[in-house]
Amino acid sequence: MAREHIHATKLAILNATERLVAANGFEATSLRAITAAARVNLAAVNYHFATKDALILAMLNRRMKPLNEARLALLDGFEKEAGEKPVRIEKILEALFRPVVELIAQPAKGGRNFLRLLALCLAAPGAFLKPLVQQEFAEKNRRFHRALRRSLPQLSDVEVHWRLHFAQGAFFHAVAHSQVLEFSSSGRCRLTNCETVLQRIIKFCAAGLRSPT
Amino acid sequence: MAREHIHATKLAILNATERLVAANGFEATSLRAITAAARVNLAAVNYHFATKDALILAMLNRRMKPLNEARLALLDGFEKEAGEKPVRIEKILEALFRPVVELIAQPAKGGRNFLRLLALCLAAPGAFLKPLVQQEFAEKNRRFHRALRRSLPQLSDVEVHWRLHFAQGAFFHAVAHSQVLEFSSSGRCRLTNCETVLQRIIKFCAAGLRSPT
DNA sequence: GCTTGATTCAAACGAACGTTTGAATTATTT
DNA sequence: AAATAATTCAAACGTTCGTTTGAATCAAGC
Repeated sequence: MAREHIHATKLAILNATERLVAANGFEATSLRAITAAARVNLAAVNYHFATKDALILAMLNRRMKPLNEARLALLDGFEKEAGEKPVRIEKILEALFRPVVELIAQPAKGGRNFLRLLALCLAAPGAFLKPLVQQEFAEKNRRFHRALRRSLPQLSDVEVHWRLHFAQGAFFHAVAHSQVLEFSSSGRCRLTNCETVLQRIIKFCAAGLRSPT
Repeated sequence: MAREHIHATKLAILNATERLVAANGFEATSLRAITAAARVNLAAVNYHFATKDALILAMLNRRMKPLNEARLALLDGFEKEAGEKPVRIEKILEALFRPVVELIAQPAKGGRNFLRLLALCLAAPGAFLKPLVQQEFAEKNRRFHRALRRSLPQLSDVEVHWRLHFAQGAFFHAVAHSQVLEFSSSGRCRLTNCETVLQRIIKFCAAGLRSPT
């Protein structure tokens, strides 16, 4: 196999995994379903990834790490821009949300499938995923918590934690469970326009974050 | 078997199911694990509930229906109280959240296990659960949407849908994924005091709902 | 062209799963 | 007490699963 072809098999498996797991969940997606969708041999999974768990981890990490890097880079940029002054709440929220929201329009980067995978990581992580959730969700929150502390000095440490948690939840639910919204609004609300969604969620959360104690 | 004993077997199965599914998810929880935990015979599941899917549905419905009834009753009460005037946003949010938050202190009613089950229903419903999600999540949202429309006449129909969706997300995330918050706050924020959590989330969401367009 | 390494393949393994079955046991009704 | 109904039980079934295996094939290097 040419190097290009080696790459193709792994990529096909990763992409098929992403799509099927997003639709059905971790446990309910079998390797046989993945390999059939990827048009590769069943044993290719073990050859390239060793175990199913490792495959899922690889699938998640290939998106998760660059995504969080983008968020942190955006926040760093806004902080540098602000100089000595605290960053505006809206900017912090933008750093937190924009890289994720933009996935809506980027199927090549996981698109909405990845949004659903985020929800799965939170709701139904197997033991093998717990470390990733800690690392990519909880740890990264601390960075944003620190930034918010400077911008919301009137709030206690604990209060900022809680409000950041609420903001995260508002956001994750909005992007990962949009089918509920779509149904209850009889199709009037859809996850289609990144910028509109972003402005809406930022406005909602900024107001919540600023609400007096 | 006495009638009391009949009841005991079903109840033991339902309770064990609730606990194990909350911890491990729908697919990763086997009937053998459930029956072992419930100390009953494997075939008891099929005798009393027919199939695994039906068991899970029964387990969810036994909490979900009374919960939503409580929420709607609370909202009805607040509307009656308000007479001709629209209900205060905070009251609507209270109707939406209080019955769920109070589960924190009620292990006998599912407690925090049930909170996690809510997240599972959203993130990883199998096909057999889709109708329940539509019915108990999306449909019930319409009732609250109607109430909010009257209380927030300055907002468009679509905007209210979005904001209600955000509020729901902030809340579900807060109560169902509290382990993330606990970790990122190094144990300083915990889901312990119902009233405190409730006031916090209501304040956050009310501000978000009222934010100017 | 030969050797070595990488990759793919089909078959098989052992385990686990939800469901079914018919006998045994328990409870209720007559 | 006998008959009927309800419940429990252990074994079994057929299916599916992730993993392993050794042979076959392909690719790269000499």
